Amino acid sequence: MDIYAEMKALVDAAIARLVAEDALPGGLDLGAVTVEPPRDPAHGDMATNAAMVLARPAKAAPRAIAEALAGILAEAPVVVSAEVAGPGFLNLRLDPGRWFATVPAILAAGRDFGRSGAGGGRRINVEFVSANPTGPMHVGHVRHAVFGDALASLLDFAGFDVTREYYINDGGAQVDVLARSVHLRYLEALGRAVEFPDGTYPGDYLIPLGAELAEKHGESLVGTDHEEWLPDVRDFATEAMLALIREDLASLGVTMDRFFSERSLYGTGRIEAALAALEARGLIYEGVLEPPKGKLPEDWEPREQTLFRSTAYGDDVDRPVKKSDGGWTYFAPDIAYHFDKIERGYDELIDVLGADHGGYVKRMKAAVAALSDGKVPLDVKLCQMVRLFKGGEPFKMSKRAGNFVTLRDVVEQVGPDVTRFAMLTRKNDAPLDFDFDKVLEQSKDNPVFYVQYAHARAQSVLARGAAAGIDTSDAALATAVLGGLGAPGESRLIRKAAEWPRQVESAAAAHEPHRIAFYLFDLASEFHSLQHQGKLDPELRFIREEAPETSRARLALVRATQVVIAAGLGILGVTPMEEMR
RNA sequence: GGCCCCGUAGCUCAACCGGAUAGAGCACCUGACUUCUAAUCAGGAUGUUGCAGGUUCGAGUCCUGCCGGGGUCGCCA
Repeated sequence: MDIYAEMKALVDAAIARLVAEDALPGGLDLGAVTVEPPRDPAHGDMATNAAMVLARPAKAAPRAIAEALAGILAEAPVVVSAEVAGPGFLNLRLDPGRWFATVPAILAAGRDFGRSGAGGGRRINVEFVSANPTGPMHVGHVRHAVFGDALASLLDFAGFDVTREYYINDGGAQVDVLARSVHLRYLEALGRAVEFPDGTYPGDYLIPLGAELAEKHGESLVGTDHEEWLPDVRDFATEAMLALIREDLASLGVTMDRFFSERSLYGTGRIEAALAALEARGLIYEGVLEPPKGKLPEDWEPREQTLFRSTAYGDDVDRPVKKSDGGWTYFAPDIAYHFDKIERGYDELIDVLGADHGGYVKRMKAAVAALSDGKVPLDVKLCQMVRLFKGGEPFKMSKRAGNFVTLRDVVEQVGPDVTRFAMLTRKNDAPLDFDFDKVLEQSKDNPVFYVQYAHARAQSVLARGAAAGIDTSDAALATAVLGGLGAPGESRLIRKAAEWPRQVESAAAAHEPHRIAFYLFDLASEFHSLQHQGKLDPELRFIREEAPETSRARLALVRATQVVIAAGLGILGVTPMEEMR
């Protein structure tokens, strides 16, 4: 029921007819043909660039093609006029009734309006957060969590079969450090005097773990060689940290479908299998890397290593998979992990990483391209820093975790809904300023509030309608006669709401959930504007007791707007508010 | 030095696989509340899209080079 998709189909059909009539050559690529709302509404309801895109391959003048298309499209019942403009744009005006039809369509579909089959049920894996299991999540992870979760929801809404996945970095030295840190807390719980050397985790959150160990094991872990207690303490601590992380995620409303342990790749032959798959393609060799250009690290010396020929897939240099001591680099298990995802049958992969991982992107894409023979695209979304402010001043907080602001600090102060929306008001690759005061401000300066207010205001209007004796159920409103909705503000609002399906598709295609937030702001703006026109001109009030049918039509539009806002907020993981007091 | 990201109005940012006269909010000025919540709305002013080339019917968007900011660069994860 996407009006834009419908018109695109009409345009495609018109082109096909011209081809059948030999007015255009066959085999044209229609991929670049778009139907979109013109920037200037005076140009009409919709514009297509078809004639300009096809002019070159068809070896014909764009305006001539446009005229031919206009002739065909004008025959369609929904098209009121088709005019050629500028270099070959084709501007279409539609029967207002077609626009009105959007309203009952929204009411019938509810929050599923705009749900799309664009994904075709393709399986897509979104890996995000993947924080080291060494402590509570901090504010940087919040953005990753919200972004990844909203992207996953967006893709689900756009028809993909989505898996949310968390890669547990439990294979490296940092979980050993965690174990040592917990052991120190354990000694402390037994009354020993302890110091936390540099590199250990001094956060308070490990104190209960130490106490728990003391309770369970008494003195038995004291003084023994660390090799004896370390594996057990490490597993115990890692599991506890994961529980903490799950709670943190849950407080933001994020639930992972799967947690994947890096450790599970070691000693099981899986890393070896992944590298064997690369080797079978001739992409693994022993060699010596060139020293980095420019400033040379002081201790640099040439060394033979096991290398992955990532340059065969667009990387700048080949990448080591083994360290000089023979152990795996971080890259090796990550190759195996992505190999596992490919073997699980995903059609597409997405990794959400911090911007500091920018140098890692090419090699990972190379590995995935090699292991899937180019069949599984990997998109890496890099999230930039979150800068915290309070009242306009840079903000630092030292609380339960040592020296960083935790996810809980944020969520407890401003709530999950505000946190989520605010984190999505910027595209992922731009830094984001998060001000504890501004996100709670109740003004149009704050998009979080502005959109919520529109939803609540719609609720209030509907309640007043019901009080005036109008049946405001969706089923009842869907029967409203909409022909009277001709006011400019009403037309704009209907058109904006009708854009929802294509906004979903384009945001999903670009993997950019922030577009949903911006769209909702625009939609809310049209709604607030229309609402206010009723104050200036009583004829335009949503509810006019002397004109019940007009009131019904307007309430149908109000409800449709509210439904779209709720659907959009749903994708962002934000609960719509029904009142703001 | 190599690579990646960013550079758009005074400020914070949009701009839908390249589309018509580059849009919002803030700030500034003017106006609208016995309210369907003025927590809002209407109007005004604001640009060499960092610079220089190139491709194209058309470039903020793509390509090349430069400038500025950030990130990253074997034996961290």
